[in-house]
Amino acid sequence: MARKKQYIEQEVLEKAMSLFWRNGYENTSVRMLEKEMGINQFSIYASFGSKQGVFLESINTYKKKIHRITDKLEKSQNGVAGIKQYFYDFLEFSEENNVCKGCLITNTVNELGQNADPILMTELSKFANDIKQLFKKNLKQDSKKDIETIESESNYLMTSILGISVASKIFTKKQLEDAIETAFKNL
Amino acid sequence: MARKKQYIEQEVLEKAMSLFWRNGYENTSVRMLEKEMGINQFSIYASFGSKQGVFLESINTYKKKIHRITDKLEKSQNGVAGIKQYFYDFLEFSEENNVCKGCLITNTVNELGQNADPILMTELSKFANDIKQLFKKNLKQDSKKDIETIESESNYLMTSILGISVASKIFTKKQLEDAIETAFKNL
DNA sequence: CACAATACTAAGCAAATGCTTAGCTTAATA
DNA sequence: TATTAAGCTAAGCATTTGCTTAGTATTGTG
Repeated sequence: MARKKQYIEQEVLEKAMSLFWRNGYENTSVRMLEKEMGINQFSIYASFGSKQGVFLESINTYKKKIHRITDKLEKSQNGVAGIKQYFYDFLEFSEENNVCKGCLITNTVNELGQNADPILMTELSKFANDIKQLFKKNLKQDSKKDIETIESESNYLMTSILGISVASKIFTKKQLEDAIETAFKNL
Repeated sequence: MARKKQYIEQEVLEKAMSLFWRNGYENTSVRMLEKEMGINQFSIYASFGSKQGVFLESINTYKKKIHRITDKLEKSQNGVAGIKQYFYDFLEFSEENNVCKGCLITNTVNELGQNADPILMTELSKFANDIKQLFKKNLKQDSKKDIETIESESNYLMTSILGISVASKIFTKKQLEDAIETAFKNL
């Protein structure tokens, strides 16, 4: 009946995600998306409705992508060591062409803050909370930590990974490793 | 001979800084600056040359403002305790109308990343390095830490304060305090 | 008062933004 | 092969962007 799409949505989303990841939401224009995704604006709007629609799907694509390492954390049974490994995995994950792009979620929170629209914000908080739960899970595997310690330490780990995410954009590899090693000395 | 300016540059800069701090660089338009600063675009351009000019001066204004707490850190003689106090001071500092805006410098690094123009980037790195030096100074006051430990721990503290800065936008006060308390347990 | 030098107002510029539309191409079905 | 529903191209929309300019108001000096 009808003509076939000449692109695969998941494929062009990968490219959109990469662009948003590098430049942030506002600094990525629809024209830039056009070029990077390799399709016409019409197709972008036909498939995703709006620039924000592309972004929301990019977030989902990001989640799928990072699932590789969150899944590893989820399956890990070695407590704090598993979390530490996640920190290193994240560093490797956020690197592309020797340029660290941080974490798309963190970048977005930092860029849009409380101005972000609620749908998006809910999405972002949910992700952050999922990570926190994984941290808690692994903390529980360790020893004799009481429930309050686990809560405190998971909050600590969350700010630490946020810090690593931002720092990855400007610090050297050695500095980042310093930070991770020291961060885990007292857990 | 000539007419007098009807505004005080430092006063309008305070307002510009606050706007950039809340919204970031790209999300702040010259029209918004006009309204917030309470002066016409012409005056903005006459005084500061360009939007970027306003921003650069806003960064300087920020530095002066934060000097209140960096100065306290600089004068402190109590090692790690002084740094910890700086973390708490920073939290209070970044708050305005019960909304945490993080750190203007951190926000900017995170927003513009490697895309930022070199003049601005140099300015930002210099600030970051100054803070790191203050951390080092206080770490040296403590005990028997060797030079390598001091380097590692200062890198760790830098990522920690970055993390706190980002987290302050979304975490509760209690979570932030958890993070700080745990962060300093092993120093 | 008249001048000259600077400031202010407000209109306007080209370019970029997010989004839409008119007209054509494609492809599976009848 | 003709039909028709969907996709594609490219031009264009209103709005916003950073910045400028023409005209007017204000000031201290001669």
